[in-house]
Amino acid sequence: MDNKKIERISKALSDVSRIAILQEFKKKKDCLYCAEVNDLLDLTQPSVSHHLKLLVDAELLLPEKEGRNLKYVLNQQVLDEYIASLNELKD
Amino acid sequence: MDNKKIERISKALSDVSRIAILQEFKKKKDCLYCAEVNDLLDLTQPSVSHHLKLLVDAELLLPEKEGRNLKYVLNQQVLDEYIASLNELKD
DNA sequence: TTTAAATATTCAAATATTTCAATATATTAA
DNA sequence: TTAATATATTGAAATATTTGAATATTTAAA
Repeated sequence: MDNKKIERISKALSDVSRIAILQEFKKKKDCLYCAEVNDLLDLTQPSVSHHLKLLVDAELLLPEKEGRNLKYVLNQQVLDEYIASLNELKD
Repeated sequence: MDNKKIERISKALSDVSRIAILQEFKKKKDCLYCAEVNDLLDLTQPSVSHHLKLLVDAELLLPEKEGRNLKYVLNQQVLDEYIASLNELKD
């Protein structure tokens, strides 16, 4: 993973709202709906949409359209690659 | 590790200059001098000082005064704790 | 086809980050 | 003690991020 990608993922992870979104996947198993994220955070819908966009742009979340709803799944592969890059920092 | 700490470390990691600093530890073994970081980056000394401060504030780097020089070591424990927090995101 | 619901976009304001010039501080050398 | 070296701080400009109000788009329901 190149440094620009590490930077982008780190930026995606550097906000407590976005961290909370990612943590919600542990509770909700496999997938999370956009509407659930709106309920989870104490922010307006456009703000939540913005945060989700950053997570999708970083490829930490994979969006799946389901009618007029939007479902997200955690991209474990990208998360693993990011973690592997961090592990490489340790001699 | 609480979410504010995860946020702080993520922020510290979300800049290519700071990522480059951390990666330099692999080459330079165990420690890195402040002056070496100034040479490494194409930035002025105050900018480098600022980046190093963010890494120290996030506790990713531990500073050690050596006369009028400053030596940094990588805090592997904090890095491990951060990685462990990220691993927890995966179900 | 009109209406309602879910999500995205645009714009602007508030705040944060990055960078550098200038300067300050701390420590060693002369 | 004075001068030089290493690092930190301050202040300001440029840029980026966060947030919400207003509005647009997309899709399903009536």
